[in-house]
Amino acid sequence: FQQRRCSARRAAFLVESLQDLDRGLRARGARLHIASGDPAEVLPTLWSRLGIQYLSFDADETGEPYARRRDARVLTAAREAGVRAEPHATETLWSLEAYEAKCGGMGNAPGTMTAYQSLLGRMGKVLAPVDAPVAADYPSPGVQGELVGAAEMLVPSSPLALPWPRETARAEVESVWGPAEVAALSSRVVPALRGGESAALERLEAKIQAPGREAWVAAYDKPKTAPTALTPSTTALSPYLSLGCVSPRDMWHAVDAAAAAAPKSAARSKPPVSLHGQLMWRDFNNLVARAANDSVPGSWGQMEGNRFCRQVAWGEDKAALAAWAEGRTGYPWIDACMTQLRAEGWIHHLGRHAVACFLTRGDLWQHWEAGAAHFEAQLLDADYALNGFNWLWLSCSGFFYQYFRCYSPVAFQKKKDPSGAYIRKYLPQLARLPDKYIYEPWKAPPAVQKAAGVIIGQDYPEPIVDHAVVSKANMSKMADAYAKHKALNGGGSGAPAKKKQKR
DNA sequence: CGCTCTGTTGGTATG
DNA sequence: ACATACCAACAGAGC
Repeated sequence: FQQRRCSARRAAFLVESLQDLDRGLRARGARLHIASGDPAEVLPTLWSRLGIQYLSFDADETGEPYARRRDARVLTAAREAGVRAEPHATETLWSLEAYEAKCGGMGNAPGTMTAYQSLLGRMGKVLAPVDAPVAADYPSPGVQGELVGAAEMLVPSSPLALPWPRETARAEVESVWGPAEVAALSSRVVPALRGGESAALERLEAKIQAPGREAWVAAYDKPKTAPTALTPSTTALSPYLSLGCVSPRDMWHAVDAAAAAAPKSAARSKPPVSLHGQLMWRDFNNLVARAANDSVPGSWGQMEGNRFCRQVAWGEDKAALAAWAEGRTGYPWIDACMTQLRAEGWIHHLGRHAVACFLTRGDLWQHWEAGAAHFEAQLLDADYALNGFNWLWLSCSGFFYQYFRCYSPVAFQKKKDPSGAYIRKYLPQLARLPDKYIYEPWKAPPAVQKAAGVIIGQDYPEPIVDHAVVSKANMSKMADAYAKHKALNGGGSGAPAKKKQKR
């Protein structure tokens, strides 16, 4: 969690999660203490001060560069201090190490979802999570007693109270989270998602476990869920999974139980579109992130050196990138999605597809890394492995290659939500336009614009590009990039592959 | 090597 | 509302 790459909204979700964790610990006679600073310096100080001999920590198995370096330094310090240190894998259904052992090294790791599914099939039954600790599991008072009252170790009350990295200048911090951005947290559009385990378990109950949900769970078909719904049409459990507020194993077994209890007549979906499938995507994505970093350290999340990523000569247009990020493209569906992202930190999966395609191969031809950085900062469910994977997919840089299948910034959602209720909610300046023009306001005659109180080019932008024109042009750029890739990688012995000439 | 099949989620025109 | 053909034609797995 690095503040310079994290919106105030997302940080607020973290703070809520920490506060809830503290409440949960207090209910068991313990409490949460937060130490700030460089872990490799702060932890040894605490170990010697408090006589600590055991360190248990959450394993980062993807090889994300910051986490890898941090863990290596902390483990060295622990060895030197005689502290027994134990990492525990908790983010995935199975530890990535266990997958690696099963497939005989990361070189054999699955590169497709189908191959991953067969690997999972060989892993056995997904384990249940261990029980939550009870009061008796915590040391009493001793260690805790000495820390209680240390003001600098209290749980922060707001994003601005989070401890900053020491080298970060105050001016830099404020440019990311000025008082305005923090104040905006209580703005008109409020996310439905509150941080913390309590909220996670309530949501798990409401979406999966509650009586009456069985048939919905059994029939869940991700691509058919509505991207234009005014409240999430999916479970929206991803922010909780990404922060560890709920275990994927918990969700797995909740889905199992609900589907088993569904009536015989209920429709049954299967992976990868089912709810189990959604959890499987997470593990698959984590596995390929580890595989990329195993080949070239630090290559996941970027184009260079990434063995899963096509090299594409993306453009660099700061103005186009800013228009996209700030919801000023002139395409209401895109701008509404980007507005929801900034306001709530969440958008539907298919909305993410639409805006990611628009930024990269579809329309603006901007680098997917720039889009990924914006998503990482804004999304409550931002996740290193999943974010990287999905940007590769949507930009046709990896895992998905049918670049001639391009999302229209108008058509699909118009079919789903012909009156544009979703757009009217997030772009109130367009709210009085007739249905006919809500997805394409530039087509509205001047009199209609005037009557609706919105002049295109003045109150709302003209389209930043002509989708019909640029999407065609971009497809041929993708064809070029693919041809280059083939020439570089096609020959088994390093020789360029013969190009197939048609016509 | 060549072939077929599959791949979570396209758009447009036509019936 | 739904089904189908067509667009121009991807990669990866498996035989």
